[in-house]
Amino acid sequence: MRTLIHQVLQREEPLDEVQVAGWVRTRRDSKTFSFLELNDGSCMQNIQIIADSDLDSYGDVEKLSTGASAEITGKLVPSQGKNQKWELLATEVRLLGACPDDYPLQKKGHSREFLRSIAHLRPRTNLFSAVFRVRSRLAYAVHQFFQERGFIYVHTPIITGSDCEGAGEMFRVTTLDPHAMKPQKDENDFFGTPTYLTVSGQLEGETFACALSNIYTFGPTFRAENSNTSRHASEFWMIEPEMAFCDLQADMQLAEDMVQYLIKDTLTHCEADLKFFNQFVDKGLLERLQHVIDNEFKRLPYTEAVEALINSKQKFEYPVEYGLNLQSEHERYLTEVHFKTPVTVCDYPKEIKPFYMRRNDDDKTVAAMDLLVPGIGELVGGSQREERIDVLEGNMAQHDLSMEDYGWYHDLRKYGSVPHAGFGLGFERLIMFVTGVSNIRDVIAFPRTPGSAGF
RNA sequence: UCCUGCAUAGCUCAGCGGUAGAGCGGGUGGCUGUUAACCACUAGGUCGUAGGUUCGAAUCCUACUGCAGGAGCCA
Repeated sequence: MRTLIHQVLQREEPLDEVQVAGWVRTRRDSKTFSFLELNDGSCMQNIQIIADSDLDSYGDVEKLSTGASAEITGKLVPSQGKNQKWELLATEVRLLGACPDDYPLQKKGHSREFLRSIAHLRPRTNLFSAVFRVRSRLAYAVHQFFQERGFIYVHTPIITGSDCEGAGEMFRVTTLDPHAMKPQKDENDFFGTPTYLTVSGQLEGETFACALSNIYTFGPTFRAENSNTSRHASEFWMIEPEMAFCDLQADMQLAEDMVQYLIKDTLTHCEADLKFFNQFVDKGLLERLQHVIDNEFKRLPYTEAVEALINSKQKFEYPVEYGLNLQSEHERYLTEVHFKTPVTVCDYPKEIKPFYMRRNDDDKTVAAMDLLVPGIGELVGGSQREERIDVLEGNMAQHDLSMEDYGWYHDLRKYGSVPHAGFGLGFERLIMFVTGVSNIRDVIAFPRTPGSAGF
C-alpha cells in the first residue's frame, strides 16, 4: 500500500516499512549506493532515497534517470544529510516507467514560454505543481466560503442563447456545415436558434437568486475577444454570487470578505507552496498578502477616484476626466501607488456601464463596483441590479434589447421584483494574485488564447 | 486589433559584416553521505521562413510566421 510523500515527510517517528511512488527528479551515484530524489506532486519536497548497490533490484536503480517513475519500499530513518529530516533506506526498488534521455525537463530552470510548449509535462515542475495545488485549494475554499454563508451553488448553462449584453464577443456553437457554400438557416441548426458558449452566468444566476435568495455559480466562461495580454484567456473560470434583498454596500462587503477569506485560507493550507512563490516568483508576495488581510480595503466613489487621480499630478498616457472609463494605468495607480491597498471603486457614470445596473438617485451614476488589487488591476466587477421595471424597460430600449430575447429577464421585475446584487470574480486572476505568477497562461492547465488551443 | 521587442545547439543565452561559441542538459570515464553534487573527455547547429543589399550576411534592409511585454476590451 503506497503512502503519499507528503504524509511520509510529516512523520514524527521513524517507520520500519513504507512504500512511496513517484517520478525521479535526480539520481546521484556513489561507489556503494545511489541517492534518489523522488517527487509525487503531493507536496513541494522530494523524498531522498538511499539505494544500496547490494540490492537485488539495483539493476532497476541504474535505469532511474530524471523523469522515470518508480515504486520504492524501505525504512524511514532520520537523514544524515543537512537538507532533509527523513530519508528512505530502500529495501526494494521497482522501475515502473523508464524515461529516455530526450526528456525535456532538466534539473535547472526553464523559461515559462518553453514550459507552455510542453504543457503536458510542466505539472512535473516545482512551480507548476505548486500553482495547481494552490488552484485546487482555492476552488475548495470558494465553495467553503459560500456554503458556510448559506449560499446555494447553481449550475448555469455553458451553451446559451442569450448573449449577456456587453460582456464581449462570443463563440458560436453550431452543427451547421462550416464549408457549405449556400447560406444556412438558423432553424436548421441543432438548437433551431443561434447558440453560443456562455460569457457569464449572471442573468441566469439572477433568476435563481430571485427564488433561492443567495446563490453562486462557479464554472467556465468563454470570450472570443482578440485579447493578447497576460491577464486574458479565451476560456477561464468565474465565480458569480448573486443575492436577493441586497444592495451595493452588502455586495461590496461580500467581495472584500471573500478575497480576505480566500487569502487567509491559502496562507494556512498552502504554506510551503506560498513560501516557494515568495522566494522564486515574487519576493514581496507574503508581505503583500499579509497586508491585504490585515487592513481594510479602501472604498470610494468613482467621482472621488477621478479627483484623486487629477490631484495626484501624476502624468498618465490617457486623460482622467469625469465620464471616461478608468484605464488600467489609473486603476493600478490607485491601488499600487496612491492607496497601496486593494481599492473598491463604486458609483460609475451610467453611460459607461451595462443596461442591468441600478440607476442611483442622482440619475447620473449606477450602483456598480470594481475591486482593484495591486499587480492585477480589476479582480472583481459587480453591481446592484435594476429591479424597477420601468427603469429597466427604459434601459433596454436605449440599448436596443428586444423583449423577445430578454422577456424572461424582464419577467423577474414583473413578478415579485426584489432589490438584488452580485459580482463576478475571475478565478485565474485570483490565483495570479495569490501566487504572484504574472501570466494567466501559467495558472490554467491548458490555456486557450487567440491562435492557441494546443492539447 | 494596435504599439514595442525578440527569434542562434535539446534548454538558457553570447556573438552583431570576414572560418558558428559558452553554460546547463545528453553520452563515456573518474571521484565522492550526496543534495540545482564535483572533475575530465565527447557528440550535437541550413543561426525562424522567403526575398534583397554586399566580394562576403547569424550580423544590414523588406515581408511573412511565431513568441513575449504593453495598450484597448474585460474577469
